[in-house]
Amino acid sequence: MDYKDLANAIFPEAKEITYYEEKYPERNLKEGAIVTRFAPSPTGFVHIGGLYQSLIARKLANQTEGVFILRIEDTDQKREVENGITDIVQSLDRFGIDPDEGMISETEGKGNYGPYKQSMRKEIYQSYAKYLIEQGKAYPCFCTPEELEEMRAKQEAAKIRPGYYGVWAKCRNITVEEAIEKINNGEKYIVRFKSPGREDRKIKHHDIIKGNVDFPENDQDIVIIKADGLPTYHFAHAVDDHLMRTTHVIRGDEWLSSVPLHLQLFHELGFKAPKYAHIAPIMKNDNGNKRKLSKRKDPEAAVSYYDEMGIPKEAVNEYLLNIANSNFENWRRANKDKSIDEFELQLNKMSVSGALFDMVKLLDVGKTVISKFTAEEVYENAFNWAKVYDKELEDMLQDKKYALKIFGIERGNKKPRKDIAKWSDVKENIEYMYDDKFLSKEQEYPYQVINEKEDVNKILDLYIEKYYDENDDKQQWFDKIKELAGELGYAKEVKEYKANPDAYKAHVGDVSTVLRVALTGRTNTPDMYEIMQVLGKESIEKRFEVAKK
RNA sequence: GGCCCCGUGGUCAAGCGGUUAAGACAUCGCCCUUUCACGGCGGAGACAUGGGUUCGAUUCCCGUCGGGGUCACCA
Repeated sequence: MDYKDLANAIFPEAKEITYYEEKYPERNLKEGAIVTRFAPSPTGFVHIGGLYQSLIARKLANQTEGVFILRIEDTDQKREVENGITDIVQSLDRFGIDPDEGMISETEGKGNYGPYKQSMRKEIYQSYAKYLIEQGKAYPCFCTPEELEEMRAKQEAAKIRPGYYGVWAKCRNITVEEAIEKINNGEKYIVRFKSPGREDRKIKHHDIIKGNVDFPENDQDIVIIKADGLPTYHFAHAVDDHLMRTTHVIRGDEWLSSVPLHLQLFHELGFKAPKYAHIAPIMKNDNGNKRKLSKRKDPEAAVSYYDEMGIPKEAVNEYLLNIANSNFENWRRANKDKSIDEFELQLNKMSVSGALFDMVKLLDVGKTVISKFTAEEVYENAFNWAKVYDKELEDMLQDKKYALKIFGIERGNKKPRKDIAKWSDVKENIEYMYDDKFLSKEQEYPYQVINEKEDVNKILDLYIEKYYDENDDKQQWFDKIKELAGELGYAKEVKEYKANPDAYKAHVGDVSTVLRVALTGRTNTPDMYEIMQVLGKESIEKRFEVAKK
């Protein structure tokens, strides 16, 4: 009896690997094309780090006319979550990331290198596991979890390196006969890789991001097929990325230390290894310590958070690109109106260590992004956001014509306003422009300098009676406020007032503050001329009447 | 603890043997003929630390300290 018999005893049905090698041939792509993938587990919400990785992978594939695959790694059924795949697909879509191949729903995929869900590839893994067993490069292991735990305890007590390797790899030397007998007796087993490595030897690895890294060789006989017949991550990674003809593995740097194992697996399987790029995670400052953005503790770890806050996807993408390649900022300044698709991302320029997530900067990017939107775009985005997250704002925006006027204030010129960073800012920003909201609320009227009721009312009355004309252009409007100030004994110019403060009660700026506050209830607003244009005469008069009481 | 990676202003970061050590966000001041925002100009603010190597180290080497990752029938 030999390894072949053993292999047949374990996987009697498995196909020859040549079947799969032929079914998934080398891809016919242009020189330098990058085939890469995002390979999440459907264990709940999509992490911002996952979006970051996909964004990078998607761009790289685009730039090289390659392929971007969405592969679902669902080999741990315990951790699976309902609608996990749908959530991933939709999250990526919401940020404009569209895979060329991969899963498109819980059960369906697109592309010729599928299935793209690991639980659907069970027999493929088994074929390759069988292939390894036939060659004596893998073997069944009958150790129980309890035995393994016991072994680990011994190793720890003796302060030696834990794991299943060398003399500790008990099942490694079981004879074929014995193994087959145990199998026939119904003993439970899993399949382990027989590592040819030695811990005292080093391997050299060049990572596209991390650079040259030396590791001890792997000598652990890791599990490749679990008790449920599904592969472990490591084995699935080797088989899938070989069969999907992945050229570049872009993944989180928590995988860096597995590289020796993975390289060994590729080698023993007879596969050409892909290039690796290990991305540093996005971190958060937690009491002076850096730590990865955590699903449990940090709401901003979930991509859904950005939807809820109404941070535009363009802002999130730009911010992420900014972390990925710091020269993005310079490029953006030089190419203000170009799409981020035109920016050429370079993997080898990515930072080796993790960046702290900076919400303030993200919001700044958001302001800039939104400032470039047209009033129509602002309206559509805000309205769509409101439909899901803010009923009151949704109602306000029903009158599209009026909303468009508001969003048009100081927009579309060379120096557009930057006061909206996210859609959830909108309500607070425009609320006072609605008579029903503004007039139904008790206002504070912080008039600043000119505070006497009598003075205030005099300004408001005189302005309406004598000066206000809704057909005035901005210059006329401006001049009239000066006239108003002059007539009531205020300085017509601020400089004049500053030069001779005792001659006047206050200056034109203070007068216009009175108008502004009476009109809006606040001291800080966008351009008052435009506000008055939008409000219209009727509303202005109503507001003044209320303010005078 | 073993192994691996990293350490430039508050944050993201250029620079990689000789620089007045870029830039962005944040912060402060001034200007933008009346607010605020935008914009412009300017200010403050950094090479973790100790040893080497060198004519010269932020850049190279070693140690220390600090941070991160990883050591599962999880990915």
